[in-house]
Amino acid sequence: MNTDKRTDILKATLKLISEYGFHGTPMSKIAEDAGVGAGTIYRYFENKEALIKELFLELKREISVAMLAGFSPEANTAEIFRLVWFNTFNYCVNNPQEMIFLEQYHNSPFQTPEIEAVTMEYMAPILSTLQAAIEADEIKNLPFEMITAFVYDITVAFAKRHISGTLVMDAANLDSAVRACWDAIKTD
Amino acid sequence: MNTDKRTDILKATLKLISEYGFHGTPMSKIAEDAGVGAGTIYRYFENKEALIKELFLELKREISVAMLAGFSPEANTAEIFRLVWFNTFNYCVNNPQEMIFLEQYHNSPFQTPEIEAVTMEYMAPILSTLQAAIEADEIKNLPFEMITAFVYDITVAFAKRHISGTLVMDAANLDSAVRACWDAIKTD
DNA sequence: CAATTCGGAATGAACGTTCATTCCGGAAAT
DNA sequence: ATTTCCGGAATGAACGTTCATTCCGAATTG
Repeated sequence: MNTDKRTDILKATLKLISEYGFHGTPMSKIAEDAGVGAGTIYRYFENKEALIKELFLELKREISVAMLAGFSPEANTAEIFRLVWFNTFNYCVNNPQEMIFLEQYHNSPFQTPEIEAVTMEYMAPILSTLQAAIEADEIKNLPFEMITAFVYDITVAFAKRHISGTLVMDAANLDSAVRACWDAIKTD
Repeated sequence: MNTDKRTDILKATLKLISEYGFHGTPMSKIAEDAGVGAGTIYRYFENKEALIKELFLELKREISVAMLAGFSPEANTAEIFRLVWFNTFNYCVNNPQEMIFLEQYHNSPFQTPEIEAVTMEYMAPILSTLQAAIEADEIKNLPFEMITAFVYDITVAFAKRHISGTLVMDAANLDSAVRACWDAIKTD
C-alpha cells in the first residue's frame, strides 16, 4: 500500500475535500492523512491547484468509464438508455465521495469551459449511436447536451437526494425515475 | 443608496463569491467593494460563515418567489408546469450570479440537511395542487422530491449550459426542453 | 564480501503571506 | 452629553510553499 505515494496523496485529497471542501482541507492535513511529509506532495504535484485538477481529471475519466460500462451499439435504444442511466446512478451511490468532489469542482470557479470538452471526449463512443437513434425516430431530435441532462445531471440530483436521505431510491422509485427520464426523450 | 450598508455588504458578497468562490473572496475585499470598513461587516453579521448563510437564505427565498410567480391553482396543470419551469429558467438566466452562488452553496459542505427543509417550506403553496393533479391522473404518482428534479435541477443544468455557451437555449430549444420535462412527468 | 560513496527521494521546520476578526479613537446621531 | 455607529490599522492564527537536511538502497571500491 505504501509503494505509490502519489496514489496515497490523491486518495487523501479525495477523502478530505469531499468532506471538508477545498478551503477546508489544508495541504498539511492531506500530507498527514496520506502518511507523507508535507514537502513530499510537491514532488508529485506542482501545487495545490494542480493536485486538485489532476484528481478531477482522473475521477472524470473514472465516472465516464463507469457510465459506459457494458455499452454495445447493437442493443436496443431503450435498453442502452437504461444501462447508462443505471451505470451513472450506481456509480454516484457507490462512490459518494467521488460524486461530491466532482460536483464541487464542477460548481467552483476554476475553469468551466475546459470541463465540457473533457466530458464530450469521454462520451464520444456513444455519440453516433444517439445520432442513429434520432434518425430512426426512436428518440426526439434533441442536442446531445440536452440529452446528457437527462442521463447525468438529473441522475446525480437523484443520487444526492438518495444519499442525504431526502428521497429513498428503492426499486420502485428507481424504476419510476428512469422511466420518467426515458419518457422525456423518447418519441411519441 | 448608502442608507443600507447591510444590503451593500450582501450585494458585494454575492458579486465576489459568484466570481471568485468562497475562499477566493476575503472579507477585506467585500468591505472594499461594499464601500464600508472591514470592521463594519461585523456589526451586521456575526462572522463570514453567518454572512454567507444569510445571503443564501435570502437568495433561496428570492428564487422561490420567482419560481412561483403568477401561479394560480385554478389553471391547467400543463400550463402551471410550463409557467414554473420558465420562471425557474428565466430567473437563472437573468440572475446568473445568484444562480452560481446558490449552486456553489448547495454543493459545499456547509450543512445539507437543513437546506432541503427550507426548499420544502417555500414550495409548500404548490404541494396540494400537485397532489390534486396526481389524483386526477394528469401526472404520474411520483414523490414531490422527484418532480422538483424535473423543474429545478434539470432547468438549472440547462441554464448553466446556456450561460456558458455550451448549449444555446433559443426559442426552439427552450420549447423542446420544457416539453421533454413535461413528457417525463405527465401520464400517457 | 565488507566498507564506502553516491544520488535522488523524502522530510518537516521555517518563512512570508494572507486572512478573519478585534480593537479603539473618532464621527454621527439623539 | 451620551450613546451608537463606523473605519481601518493591528493582531495572531493558519496556510501554501520552500529548502537545508536526512534517509536509504544501490553502485562502487578495495
